[in-house]
Amino acid sequence: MNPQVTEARPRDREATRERILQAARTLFGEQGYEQVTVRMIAAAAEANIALVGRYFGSKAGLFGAVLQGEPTFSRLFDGDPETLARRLAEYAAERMRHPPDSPILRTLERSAGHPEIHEVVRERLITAVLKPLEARLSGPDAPARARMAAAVFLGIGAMRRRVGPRDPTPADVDRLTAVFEACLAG
Amino acid sequence: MNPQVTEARPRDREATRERILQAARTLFGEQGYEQVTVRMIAAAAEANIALVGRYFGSKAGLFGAVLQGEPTFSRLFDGDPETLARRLAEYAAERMRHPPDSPILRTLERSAGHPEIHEVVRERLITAVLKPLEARLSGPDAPARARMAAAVFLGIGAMRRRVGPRDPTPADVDRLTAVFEACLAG
DNA sequence: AGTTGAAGTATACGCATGTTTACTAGCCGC
DNA sequence: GCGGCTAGTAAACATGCGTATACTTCAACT
Repeated sequence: MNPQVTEARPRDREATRERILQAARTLFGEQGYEQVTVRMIAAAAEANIALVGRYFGSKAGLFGAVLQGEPTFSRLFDGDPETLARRLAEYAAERMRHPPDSPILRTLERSAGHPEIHEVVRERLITAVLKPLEARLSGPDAPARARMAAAVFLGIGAMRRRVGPRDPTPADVDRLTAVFEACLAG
Repeated sequence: MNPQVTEARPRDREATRERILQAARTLFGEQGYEQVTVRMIAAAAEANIALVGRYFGSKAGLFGAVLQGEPTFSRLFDGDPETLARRLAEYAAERMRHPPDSPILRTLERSAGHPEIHEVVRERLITAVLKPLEARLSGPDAPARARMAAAVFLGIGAMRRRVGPRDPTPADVDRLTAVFEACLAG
C-alpha cells in the first residue's frame, strides 16, 4: 500500500519537468525565443542542462511545449458581440503600455525570426487566437476579419517594443474601438 | 586550362564599401538581422570578411548604415489628405501578400529581437515613418494617430510572416481603408 | 540488504558566430 | 623604378550555443 506519491520527493521527474517548463514560459515570454538560452532556462529552473534535452528533446521542442500549454483567448472573445470591439480595444490599449499578461501573446509578439519555431508559432497563433475569434464572428469573411483584428494586436505590441510604451488615453481607447469595429465589420 | 575566370577588380575602397552595403541591404531585408551572418554578407559582396569590420565597425554598425541609407516614407504620405487612408490601405493590402518593396520596412518588420540594434531600429522607425506621417496630419493627437497607423502596418506584416500571405480582396482594401480612417481620425 | 533502474550531474563535443590579428600586394607620388 | 601607404587577404581567436555522452546518486522493490 503506497502512500500518496505526489508529495515532495527529492527526485521527481514530473516536478522537475514542470519547473523547467515554468522557467521556460517565463523567460520566453520576457525575452523571446532566441534571446533565451537553454542554460538560462536550466539555471532558472535549478535543473541540469541535460534534463532539458531529456524531457523536451530540444530547445524548439520545449518552446512548443510552452505554447501548447497556454490557454486560448476565448475568454476575451466571449460576451456580448455588440461590445466585442470595445473589449478588444481595452485589451489592446493596455498592450500599448505593458506586455501581455499572458505568456502566449508575449511569446508570439517576439520570436519572429527563428525558422525552427516558425511552424509551432503559426499553428498556435491560428488555434489560440484566430480560430476562437473567427468562431464568434457572424457574417461573411470571418477569417479575414479575425486576421485583421489579430494584426492590430500584433502591431500594437510591435510598436510598444520598438518605439516604447505609451500610456493609453481615453481617446486612444475610442480610436482603437473604431479600429476594431472596422476590422470586424461584416 | 582556363584563364582567370574572375577578372581582377581594381582596388577601390569606396566601391567595396558600397558592395558590402548593398549586399547587406538585400540580405537584411530578405532575412532579418539575426538570420544574416557577416560571412553571408561578405560572400554576397565578394569581399573579405574583415572588411566588414574595417568599414562599418561591427555587424550592428553595418545594419545601422543600411537603415540610415534608406529613404523615408514621405512619398507614400504625400498627396491629397482626403485619400490618405485609402492609399495607406492599398499599400497595406499589398503587404498582406508580399513583403515590402522597400528594404527599410522589410528590415523593420523583422529583426525585433536583438538588443544591439534596438536603438537604431527605433530611431529609424520614428524618423522614417512616424514623423513624416505625423507631419501630414492635422488636428489633435497627431503622434498617437500616426503611431496607431504604423502599428497596423507592422501588424499586417507580422501576420503575413507568421500565418502566411493572403491575396487581398476588394473587401480587404475597403476594410483597411476604414481601419486607417479610424486610426487617423482627429 | 542488496540490486537495479531511472533521476540527476558534470563535462565535453561540434559548430557557428562576430571580431581581430598578422600578413600580402597593388596603386600613387616621387 | 621604387617606397610607402593602404586596400585586401587568410587565418585564427574567443565565445556562446544546442546537444550528447558517460558517470554518480538515490529511492523503490524484491
